Amino acid sequence: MLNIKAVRANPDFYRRGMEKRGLPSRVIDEVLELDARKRSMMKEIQDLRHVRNTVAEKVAAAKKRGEKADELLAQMAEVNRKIEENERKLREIDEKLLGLLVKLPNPPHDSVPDGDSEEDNAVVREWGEPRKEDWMKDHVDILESLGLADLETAASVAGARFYYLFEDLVLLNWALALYGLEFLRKKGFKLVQPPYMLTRKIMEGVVSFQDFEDMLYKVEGEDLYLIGTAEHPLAGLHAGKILDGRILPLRYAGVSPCFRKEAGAHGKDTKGIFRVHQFEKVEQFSFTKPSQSWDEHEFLISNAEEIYRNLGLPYRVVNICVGELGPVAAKKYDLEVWMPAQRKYRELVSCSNCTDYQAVGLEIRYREAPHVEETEFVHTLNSTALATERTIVAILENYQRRDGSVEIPAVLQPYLHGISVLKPAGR
RNA sequence: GCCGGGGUGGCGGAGCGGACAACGCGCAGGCCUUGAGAGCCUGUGGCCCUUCUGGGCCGCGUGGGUUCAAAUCCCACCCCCGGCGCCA
Repeated sequence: MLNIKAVRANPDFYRRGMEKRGLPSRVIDEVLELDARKRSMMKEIQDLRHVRNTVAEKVAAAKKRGEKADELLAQMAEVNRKIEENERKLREIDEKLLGLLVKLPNPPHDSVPDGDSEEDNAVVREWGEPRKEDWMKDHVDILESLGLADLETAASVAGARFYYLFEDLVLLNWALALYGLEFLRKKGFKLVQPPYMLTRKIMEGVVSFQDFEDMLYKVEGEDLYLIGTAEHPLAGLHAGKILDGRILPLRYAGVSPCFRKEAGAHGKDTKGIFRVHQFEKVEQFSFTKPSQSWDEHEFLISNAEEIYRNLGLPYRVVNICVGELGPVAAKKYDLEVWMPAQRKYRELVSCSNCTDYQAVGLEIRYREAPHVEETEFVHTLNSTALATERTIVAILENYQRRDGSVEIPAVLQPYLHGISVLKPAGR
């Protein structure tokens, strides 16, 4: 959610941000007005509580002397009534204010392109030679001829967008995860196996309101949601803590299954394993000082690029336009890999700087050094390192040969115990 | 899931209806020292108001309740430890 102190300190920055998002800048003035009312009400309540405390002390003193304190008690009743009334008013104001702060989006970075569709995304970099031979098949056909997956049975036991993988594809999937973890470990990231379910309180700090409906699975009868990505539990790792600024940036590499409803994606990528309800992913997550986060954003996307170069998959990096940018991120790069059969670049990596938006909701702060008085919210960033099932799709399509076999990228072979080629069933 | 014990600052640990949440460790600053250490002094949860100096409120797992007054009493929930049960 929005950082109220920052809004107060720099309202024009937030007015501009809302306008870039297509919202009227007056929403910020509503926020400021509610904030002012809230604080003056708090002051009033605090003053009344001060009266209560001093009168209570007098009552104690009187009782100790064995005197009656009827007048004091009557005064106390009146003060308490007034406090209760004001507390009710404060709750009302606070709910309105919080409702706005949670609903309003993170102001986008100046470099975020305007526009509201995919065509408005700005291509930042391209790498590799896209293959465009006419004979190339899509991953669904390749999976079928390899005989290493069963999508039909998965649909009958679990529904659409599920899959069974078999044999070499199982190994390939874990090889990708292991390769991603090893890559990040060498870069100094701390490896994390996180919880796969989180409470509502944590989820509220991490995702937008809309995600609860469109993305997250709720566990029936429990205050728990299945994670949509390791980003969610990693963000919660330091919830409620004040970090020592000297240890920032803090970098984590999480690996986990990811569960997504994909509501609102009807008709898109209905076949195959590109868009599914459940997949594995290695995720980068950083906690930084505000002054570090834009460099960190470039660092995270550069790691993802290095991974896809090492895998030999042609890609481009795009700067996502404001209309496609979720409310939580201030800027987002996607890394899109070339898919020969579709003749399109498709998203495999998403790399976001959420600035202080998640940190405010989760109350993750830092101070420059121990015993420095001021605290400030950290910035959080997340980026895919390697989404394994989507990467399998990319490998199948880009590494396919005329005879129907599929070569395995060299960097994965140390994890595959001698498997270097996938061959069509019965050959 | 059941029975018992417990959740207090970064950590250990007192207070168990009314006076500053004692004391210790750790950490930071200062004095001392050629330097380090020891020793001594000071500080070390959050928020609000006002300013640069103070004042106030909140805070003892979370949320309610009782009371003039709750860390302290009552209720519900969460978590931790031990035992029993179940279990990959």
